[in-house]
Amino acid sequence: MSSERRKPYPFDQIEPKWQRLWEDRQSFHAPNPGDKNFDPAKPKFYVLDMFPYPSGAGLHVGHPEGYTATDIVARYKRLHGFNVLHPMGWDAFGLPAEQYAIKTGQHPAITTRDNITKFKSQLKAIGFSYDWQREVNTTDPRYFKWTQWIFLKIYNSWFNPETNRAEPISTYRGENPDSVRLAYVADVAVNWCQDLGTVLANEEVVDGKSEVGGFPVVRRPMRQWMLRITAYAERLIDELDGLDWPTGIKLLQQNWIGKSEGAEIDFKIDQRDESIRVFTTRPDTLYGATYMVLAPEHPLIDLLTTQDRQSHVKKYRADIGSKSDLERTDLAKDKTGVFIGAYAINPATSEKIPIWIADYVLMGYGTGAIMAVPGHDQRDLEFARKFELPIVDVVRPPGDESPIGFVGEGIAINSPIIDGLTSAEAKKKITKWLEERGQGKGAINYKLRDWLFSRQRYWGEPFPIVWEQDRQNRQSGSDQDRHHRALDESELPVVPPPLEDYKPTGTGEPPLAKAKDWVRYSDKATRETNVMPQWAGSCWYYLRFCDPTNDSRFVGEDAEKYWMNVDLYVGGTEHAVLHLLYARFWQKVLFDLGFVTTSEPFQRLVNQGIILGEDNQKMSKSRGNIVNPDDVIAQYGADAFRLYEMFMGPLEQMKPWSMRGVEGVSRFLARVWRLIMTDNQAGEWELSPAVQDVDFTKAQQKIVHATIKKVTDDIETLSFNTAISQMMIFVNAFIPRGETKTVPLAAMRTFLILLNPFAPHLSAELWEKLKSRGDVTEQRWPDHDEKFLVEDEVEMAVQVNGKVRDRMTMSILASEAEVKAAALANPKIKELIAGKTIRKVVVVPKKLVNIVVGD
RNA sequence: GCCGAUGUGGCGAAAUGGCAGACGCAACGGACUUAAAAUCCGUUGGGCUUAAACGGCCCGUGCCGGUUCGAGUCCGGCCAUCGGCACCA
Repeated sequence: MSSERRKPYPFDQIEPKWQRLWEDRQSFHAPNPGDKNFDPAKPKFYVLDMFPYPSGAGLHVGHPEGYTATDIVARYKRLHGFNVLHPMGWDAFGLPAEQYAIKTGQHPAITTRDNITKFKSQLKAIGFSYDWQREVNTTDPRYFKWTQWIFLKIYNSWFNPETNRAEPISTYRGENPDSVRLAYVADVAVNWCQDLGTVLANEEVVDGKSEVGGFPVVRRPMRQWMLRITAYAERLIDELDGLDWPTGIKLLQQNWIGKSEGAEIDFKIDQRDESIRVFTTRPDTLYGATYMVLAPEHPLIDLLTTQDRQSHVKKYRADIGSKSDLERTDLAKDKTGVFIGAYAINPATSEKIPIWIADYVLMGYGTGAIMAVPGHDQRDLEFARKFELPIVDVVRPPGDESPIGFVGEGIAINSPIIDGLTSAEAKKKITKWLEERGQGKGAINYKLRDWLFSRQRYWGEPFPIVWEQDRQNRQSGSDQDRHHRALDESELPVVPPPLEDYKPTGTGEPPLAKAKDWVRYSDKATRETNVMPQWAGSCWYYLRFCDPTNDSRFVGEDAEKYWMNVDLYVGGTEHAVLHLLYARFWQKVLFDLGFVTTSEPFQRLVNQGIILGEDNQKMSKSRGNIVNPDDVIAQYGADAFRLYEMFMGPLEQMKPWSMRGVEGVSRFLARVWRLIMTDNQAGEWELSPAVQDVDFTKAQQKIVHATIKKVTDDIETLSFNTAISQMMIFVNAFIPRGETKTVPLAAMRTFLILLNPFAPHLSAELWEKLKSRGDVTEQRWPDHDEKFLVEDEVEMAVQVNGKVRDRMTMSILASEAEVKAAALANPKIKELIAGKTIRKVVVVPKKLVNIVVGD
């Protein structure tokens, strides 16, 4: 017995053949406006995948799930006469290549190049119809030149609150432009990860550990580049409205941005001139504010703490400071804090209330201080009970719940100015009252923080920034005496210097600082040595795809105008907040500055579900349940692989892999092959004599049109699994059996066009074997004709009290009365309803009759 | 704790409020074959009735209730699993 079993159909010959032909003919190249083959009469469709990080491990079966879905849509839209932009590229800056460099000394560019080669050959082996002329690579200087260019635009602009948009910094009339730039430098408490040797964005820290590697992260003040994404908080929420995104993802973004409406209220300090400003969403509970809490980092603490409390306060702050974020969240259950000795005056009650510090109040949100209302806030209540602070109820719940601890909205009580008002009314009235007295105002707060944009790494985009010594302080050389200056566009790209040692310095100084010659920009200026985070390149790659080789602009104006925005964007939920929020932010800045024509980049977004292992667990090396696409393709072919990925279940759902399932779709494809081909005595495949240019039977006609309709509708809604089911039904119906000895040629041709987006190689080969004109990829998608779907007769169910008791065949022309009469005349039904009163007869045309009877 | 998604045969799943389980997998039976593989045909939600077949009856979409002639689908309340956020004032 030969170890190599005969393939059910020769996919191992067909697939490479067509992949080569597509490559030679550049079948999927999309011309741009102005190019010689560009047809302006065609509508455009931009269908995009989230481009991968080319890791050394190669493709896993999760990648091609989304890629197959978009490829089906791309091929379908081309057959529908669209000019389709379907590109692929590499998000190639990142840690693995750098860590490999640290270990081996091999330059990350080499590792990256090798990995890309592997990924690309894997993608080609699946037969994706990408326009490879548009391939981009974020680590290519010709690409990141423009990433740096966009950074300069961000750096050189500010957000004008009057116009609610970004404008060139030259329109800013204030004293200090550096205080309003969208890219700025700040000494901030950052997430420092010692093991990675870098700082991380809030978004990259999970449970006090780094998202990559799971290393501990601590708070540490450092000088960093920030992007003022908070300026766009409002628009990032509002402009979600017009997008065709899953509501879950919209909610995730909204929650991340975290808009809260409320008021800022000033509390005067007793016996002093200072006051403390707090933010609250419940100004209506002001009468219940019985104490105040400041965050341990609050700047007024030193000033306000009384002599006798100094040591307690100092000790508490030291304790908090030594804890990592992880420890702090771990200890979150039990409230801690100390009294600082000072008192504030509640503006509503005029009573003295004590001021405490506690780490349950965060410096980073609101004003870093709160008015504590233990009666109606869970956290304040816990704290008040622990430290025996007074608790007052000022809201009456709608039911007969106890007011203390009630955190919902109700009716204001014990609050003279607003007694009897609903919480909503009370908020308005008390805010107005505070405004009149100059003690507060309505305010909106966001959870979103500015984006920490620098990393102490090697393998990233250098900043196009130099630091110059201030004239008056030439000698000192410390950061404080230097100022940043943008390089000129003509100096781009700024390419990272060659290094022998890629290791982080461990001190927080970036590795680029080791390249002394590179760092020295001129006698009086040195280069910025931080690099941009990995997200930078992916913030605008979808724009570059429109015009990837443009040397004079990040994207040509005509190309951008024609292709944008992305009609369909498919990728995993892991990018629901980070990438999608950052990219939307950059797009808005570029839009405001007039460089692009749309303010949102991705019109329709779809998340594919995770593919689990055969054991229903997440795929992982340790579980040993990883499925390698290469193996599947070698055994069953790319078309079967694609088809199975889509047949598993709904695209957006999490679902387990099954090799048996692959075998099932592989059998289906083999049946398609044998419907048209047959093997002769020499064991060679040849056109089956059953395929003949004959008329369809009525039943065949119907199934052809039902299949056109179903497949078309299902591709539009991305319900690929049911489209495939319908094609299986089609094939089962056309296999010659019994009376039928022929396979109608025209039906096969139509079917191959429908199958083409799913199984492009097989359909192309069979199309050719049928000696059809041109390539299957050059055909027009068929239209279905409703008239072939209607039947003369239809089987209707007859129900008695909702239970099916019999069926009958009726002409579709039968009137309701005729149907009703036929049902009542049915002998079985007659028997069942004998002696009972007919209360009602419901007729659903072409479906069923329901006879409702009683005693 | 808050927000969101999901819950249907042995398994992946289908079903504009109208005959639950299409299509596929697995299993079982059969044809072809010396045999196996491949292929083809058939059966397959559970239970009761029947010597058996046909037929007939009952139950069935996580649980409890509601709306409706009719509910997997709509409404209310619960339970479970998964995902996200989490001292955000």
